[in-house]
Amino acid sequence: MRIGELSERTGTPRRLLRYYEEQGLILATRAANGYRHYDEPSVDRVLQIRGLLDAGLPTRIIKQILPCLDKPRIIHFPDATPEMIGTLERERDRMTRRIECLTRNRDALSEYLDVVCPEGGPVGGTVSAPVSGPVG
Amino acid sequence: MRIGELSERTGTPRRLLRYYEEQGLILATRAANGYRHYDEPSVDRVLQIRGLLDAGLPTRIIKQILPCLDKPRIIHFPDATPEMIGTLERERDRMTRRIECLTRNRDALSEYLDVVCPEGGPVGGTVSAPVSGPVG
DNA sequence: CTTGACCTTCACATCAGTGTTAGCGTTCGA
DNA sequence: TCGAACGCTAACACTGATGTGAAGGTCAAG
Repeated sequence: MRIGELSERTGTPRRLLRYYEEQGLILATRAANGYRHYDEPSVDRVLQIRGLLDAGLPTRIIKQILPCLDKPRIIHFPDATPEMIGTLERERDRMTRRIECLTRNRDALSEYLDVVCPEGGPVGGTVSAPVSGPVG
Repeated sequence: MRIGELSERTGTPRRLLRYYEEQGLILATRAANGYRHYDEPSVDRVLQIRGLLDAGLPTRIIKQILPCLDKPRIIHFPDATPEMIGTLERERDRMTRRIECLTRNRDALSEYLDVVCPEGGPVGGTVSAPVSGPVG
């Protein structure tokens, strides 16, 4: 597919897709006319990149770990230097810490919401006055 | 404690602690001479902030959710407007998505590392040559 | 008085992302 | 065939956010 379709299917501005390519996050083959062509997995790949960026990973790291994440376990280790492995392990551990931190705080937030707004958010409904006084 | 001690105990540059205060993430009482004074929980609070920032949450959101995360379930809902609740719910869901994304990719990365480097990372040890040829 | 910790403020670095401009080629439908 | 929509490159600038550096001054203790 061309850039326009990828843009629509991923909800990502064309501009940004070119930017990701510039950053080495995605690849595109080129047609004779110079147009970028993307294969089907590119859709997931872009979404994956967006997710990781949103989770705080810098492009530099994403670029490094992306090749290790392909579904078919294609052998990537020929070019895996010890330093590279070390980097990946550190990033894996950092991701784990992130997950723990997020989970902890998400659960706390969730618990809070359960208290202030038990079951089925009435938020967005017709609320004329804040429940600030003594209720009931 | 003063800023220097908090800095040491959290591994956070003084400059950054002042920045967090400027952004409304932490509070400090002031001594007569203008020095900032922090209480004991500030240590955890700073670490929590660092963790959330690292996980991709912007300061603006952290500032909003932090008060809901205090261990003693102090009643915060007097000032909880419906919009605020909505924001918190959206952020909770976003955190969940982040967790899922991170977990998925962390597991894939982990699996990859298990393949290229099964059990007990020898990385960092004395590795004279990369294991690029057929092993065993 | 010197040293070190603290204060404020301005400026800067980095990074992701965006808008815009200018110039040009391609695709596709009316 | 014409024009709109789409694509390309390259560049420039700029936002918004996190994070730093350094200047210049204050405070407290040896």
